[in-house]
Amino acid sequence: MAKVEGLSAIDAGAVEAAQAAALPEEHMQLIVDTFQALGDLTRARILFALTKHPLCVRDLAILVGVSESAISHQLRFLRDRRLVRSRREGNTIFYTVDDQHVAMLFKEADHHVDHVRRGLPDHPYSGLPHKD
Amino acid sequence: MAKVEGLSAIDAGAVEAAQAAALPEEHMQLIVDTFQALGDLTRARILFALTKHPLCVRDLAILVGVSESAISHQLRFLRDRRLVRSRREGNTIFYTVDDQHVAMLFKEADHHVDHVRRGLPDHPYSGLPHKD
DNA sequence: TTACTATGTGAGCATATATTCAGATAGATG
DNA sequence: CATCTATCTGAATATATGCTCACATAGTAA
Repeated sequence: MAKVEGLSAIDAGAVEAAQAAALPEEHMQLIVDTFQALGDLTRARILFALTKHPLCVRDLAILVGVSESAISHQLRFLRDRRLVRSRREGNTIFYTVDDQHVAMLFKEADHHVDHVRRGLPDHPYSGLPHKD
Repeated sequence: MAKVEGLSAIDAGAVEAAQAAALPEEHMQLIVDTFQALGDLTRARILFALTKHPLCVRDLAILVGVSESAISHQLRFLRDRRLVRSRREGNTIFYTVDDQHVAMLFKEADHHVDHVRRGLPDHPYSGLPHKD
């Protein structure tokens, strides 16, 4: 019975199959949260760097090119979602990413970007508007 | 020479190593764009379903539970970034995801979520605010 | 042609989000 | 103690974003 607000399905079987294959709401939300965390240039740079070696707030600010405050806000965001860990060393606090899945996500996205670039005439998304 | 706006590095060597390992701005931006596309519940549901079988706009609207217009807007977004393709069949248009990297990204994010959940006392992010 | 169906589009709105600013906190040092 | 350093935080702001609404377009069928 694939119906919602009066809309009736064109291929009801396909809709029911998709509904059956769908992930539980809460689980999908956590996955989306993960992607969202990676979907910001500042956070992505932070995470990518931290998958290679630990860095403190100050050095992340220099590396990424934004204020220490901005870095700190983003680190709290990432800490709350367990994407980074921190360890204190005297007065400075070092952040790390010890979850290998984060590095894997970068690698897969990298492959995707290459894949898209290869199939196409020109760079970015070969000039946005695209049919077919 | 790791300096930016008067800030001097705490561990200059680490900053320079990170700078050397960093991805080119434009490339990282495309990776971020990919994550951003996946970092929305509506788009994630669309993409996840389409990695399994083609669906038309109407059926996606029913499946995801939003208006056909909203689906259409998101499909344009995804089409422009080459994350979905469309093929016309009479009056209805079927969308697909033929890039296996998209499915891999979901799988990796899924693993990450499991990893986070396992290491922790309670569910979501065990109640956001978190140190260490 | 006209009518119908499926999808696409632009404008407007309401919410989300990333940064800055000013100040607070925690540890180190004199 | 006071001072400095590194980090953190809340409020405010400016921008980005997702949806709705009304209408446009493309194909089908009478």
